[in-house]
Amino acid sequence: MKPQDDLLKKIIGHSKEYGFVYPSSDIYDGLSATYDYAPYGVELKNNLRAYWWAAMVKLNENIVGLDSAIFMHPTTWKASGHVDAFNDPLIDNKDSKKRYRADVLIEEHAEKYEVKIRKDIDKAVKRFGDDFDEIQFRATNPNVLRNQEKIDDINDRYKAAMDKDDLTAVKELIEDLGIADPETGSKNWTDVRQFNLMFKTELGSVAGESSIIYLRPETAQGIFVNFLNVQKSSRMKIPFGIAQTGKAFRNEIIARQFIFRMREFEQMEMQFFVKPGTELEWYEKWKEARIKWHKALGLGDENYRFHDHVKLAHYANAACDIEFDFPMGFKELEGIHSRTDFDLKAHEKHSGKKLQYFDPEDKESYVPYVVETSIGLDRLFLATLTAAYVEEELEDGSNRLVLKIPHALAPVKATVLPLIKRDGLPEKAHEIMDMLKFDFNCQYDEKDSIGKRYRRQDAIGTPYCITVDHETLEDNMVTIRERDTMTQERVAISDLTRIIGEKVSMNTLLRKLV
RNA sequence: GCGGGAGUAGCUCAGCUGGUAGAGCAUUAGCCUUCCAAGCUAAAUGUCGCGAGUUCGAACCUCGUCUCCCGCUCCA
Repeated sequence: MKPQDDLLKKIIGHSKEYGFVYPSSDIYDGLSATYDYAPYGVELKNNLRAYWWAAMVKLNENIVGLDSAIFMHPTTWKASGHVDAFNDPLIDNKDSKKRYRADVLIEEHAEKYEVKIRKDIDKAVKRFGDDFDEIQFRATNPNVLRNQEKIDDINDRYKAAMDKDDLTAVKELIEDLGIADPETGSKNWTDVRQFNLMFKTELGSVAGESSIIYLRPETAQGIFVNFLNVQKSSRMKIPFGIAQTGKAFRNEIIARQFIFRMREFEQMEMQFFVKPGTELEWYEKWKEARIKWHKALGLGDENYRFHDHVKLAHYANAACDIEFDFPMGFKELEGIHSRTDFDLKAHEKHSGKKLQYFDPEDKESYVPYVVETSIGLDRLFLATLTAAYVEEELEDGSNRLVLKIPHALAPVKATVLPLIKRDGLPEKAHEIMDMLKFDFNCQYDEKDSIGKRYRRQDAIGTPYCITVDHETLEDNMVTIRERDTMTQERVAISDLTRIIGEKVSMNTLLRKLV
């Protein structure tokens, strides 16, 4: 086993043991690719979300928040392209055990005829030189016409089959064309099956009177359909952004790798509306802003890299990912897309409503272009754990397992420990905790030796341990121990709120961004 | 969906050629009173994934089934 796989296994195990993430429905043997956030996990997740929200909504005057419903009008997904573009027909080869998209196989087959046409054209160019007229050649050359007819025929049949949802016809087409597995040459195919990306459910409690709606596969559309409402009620002027966090649902063909790829996941998206023509400028700005935000967390600059998309989605004119070095290697953590006016235009068309902005300076109306930043909160959570999980050997040769979670994100900020559980130390410790709990998530622990208690807090990433001893009763001073360095300092109880507050404040992170 | 691996205590696992379960860690209670884990005593915890078959007898053998994990096509 690779050590990297090992790390993921350790993180999964640690997450369950110490209360960060449990398998969903654990007592029923779990549910594939679904996980529950445990007591410490939910704190970390909330903190990550708060960091994102603050960086977007609090720090930018021209970004406002939104929390749109998970249920949306079914036409939304017609407009977004999810209904059509993400119903991929799939086919398996029985011999090679490989799975292919039927439409891709057919497309690639048609492509072969196009290649033949190109060859004929190239030959003709050589023969006729400058006098060559491609349009005329394509319209008259018998070879080209024959091949073009084949291409058209294939496309027509495919389109006709898909329009009728006739998957049997798609299989017949593959068989008629004699398409073989590109890798093995086998023509032993299974039936074509539909892959549905979106989860369906029913709106309306009376059977027969209900209509099918979908659980949203992305949060972005909730922003787009509210574009005009938000712009008007918030009196926003372009350029401005709308931020939203929330659950989204996708029936992945394969969903795995712990919380990296789940069927139910949480996105944090910000759609930034800009004047057409300025979108690539803003795209670059947001790329920069987002990588800065990531690096401010201090998980290690070397763990990040950009991956620019060469093949763009139908709605984008520029796109990249910010990848993180997960235990499985560099994988997408956040996507930044220049989505053009595709979505707003599509919603205009399907809703019949104008989704335009009147620019008071230019005195003209236009459909804004959109630059999207979209990050998976669960992936961010996994990235944080990946970087934080450290097994270190101490000077005395003993081992220590510590989660070096950025202080501002730690689920528990401070734990108060009486050195021994008598002589009034527990009472004093509780007093301190009662003082701190209004500002920080705190714990109290009196069980086991002091060293063991320190290690327990290390394992959940608590940055500060405050120890009450006999002297405390005399001088109101305590020992404060820092998680990463294990150094101890003697400080006054009255200074604790200030000392801890300075170190665990989210401001420390946010100030790095401006 | 296909291929591979695995299901025994909260965790990691042992359990021989079939004789109805054990260890370490963790947990809880008590002792000890200590500023960096692993001191002492005691306790709790299992339909050995599920079902059927073979057998006097199955955690173990046979068949079926379910679930999880890894890989492939989708994606944040």
